[in-house]
Amino acid sequence: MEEVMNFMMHAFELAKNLELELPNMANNPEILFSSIHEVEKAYSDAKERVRMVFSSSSAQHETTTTTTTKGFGSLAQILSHDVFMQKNQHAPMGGSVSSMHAHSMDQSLLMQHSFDVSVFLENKMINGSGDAQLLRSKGLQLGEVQGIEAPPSRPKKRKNDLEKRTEMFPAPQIGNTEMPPEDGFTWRKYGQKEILGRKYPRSYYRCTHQKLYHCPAKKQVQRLDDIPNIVEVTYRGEHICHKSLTAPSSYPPLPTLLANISTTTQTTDSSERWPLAVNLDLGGGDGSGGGGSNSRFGVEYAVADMADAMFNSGSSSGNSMELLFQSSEDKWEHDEKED
DNA sequence: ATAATTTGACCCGA
DNA sequence: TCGGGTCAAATTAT
Repeated sequence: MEEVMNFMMHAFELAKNLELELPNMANNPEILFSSIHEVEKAYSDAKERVRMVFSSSSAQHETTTTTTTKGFGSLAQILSHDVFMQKNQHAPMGGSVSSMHAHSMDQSLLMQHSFDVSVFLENKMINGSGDAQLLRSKGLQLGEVQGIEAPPSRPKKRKNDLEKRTEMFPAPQIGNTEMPPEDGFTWRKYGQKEILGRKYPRSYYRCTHQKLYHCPAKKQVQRLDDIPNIVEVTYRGEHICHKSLTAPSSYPPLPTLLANISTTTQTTDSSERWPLAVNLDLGGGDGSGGGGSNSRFGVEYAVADMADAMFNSGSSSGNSMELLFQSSEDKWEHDEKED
């Protein structure tokens, strides 16, 4: 339970930071978005932790997640609302975001809208009675969402018995390929398909560690027809593996990021570091240029990592998450060798 | 050599 | 039967 608290503290910190830095980032929707996303993920992680604790202590009904998520959802809603209200009060985003020039207004509106929508994690709404309808409209059945159980007869192939939620992300434009937005996990593409009535193909990803840890997490990435700069990411299943065994952690907390962005401090020790680079050229150029393919919102992950490290080290919470993760990571690495 | 991606085929639910 | 989701062999990248 202690680690849950750490996760919660982290989330609170992020939310607090976001609030504090709101005026500074009001004219930078991308970083703003990133920051909100960070908060969102922090709460999501905390939720996941709670669930793990809960499920390990007693195999009871999973409806607890509903409560947790509702709290998270409303917070995110509030955040997104406030944040975008704030944004609208300020001058529209700087002119450096060339990829958004034509639709800048539409997009920001859409981002606002989508973010609000995204907090309605579909699977969390099955509590009420009217939710079945919603689920059905989403192509899910109640039974499917309740839990993940092995199909009695056919162990093979799909069966969307996984939770499903959709989020919108600004799509980094690398040529005309869609770069799935980074979310701190590593994904492996296993399919792509043309979808009827959709202009762009849908890509299917699953957790890289699916095989090793039987991580059920999957996601679909679908570029929107009318606004290709936005991708709709549908997540299914929750990660049971540790975040980023090989990938960078989630977005840097913005204040930390801003604080560090000017200082090219080298990161502390780590077995895995990304090239230290800061790229503040937000979508500048015509996209396809030679950009860091992994950069998002104009900030390379090195910064994310750096910020992460700073955050952890600076955090007042006694045993940092690094400690928490250390052991499990080692364990996993160990397992990996055994496999 | 190993890992990731691509892509046509296959499976399953509606 | 059709469309979406997944598999898996071939291909490409690291």
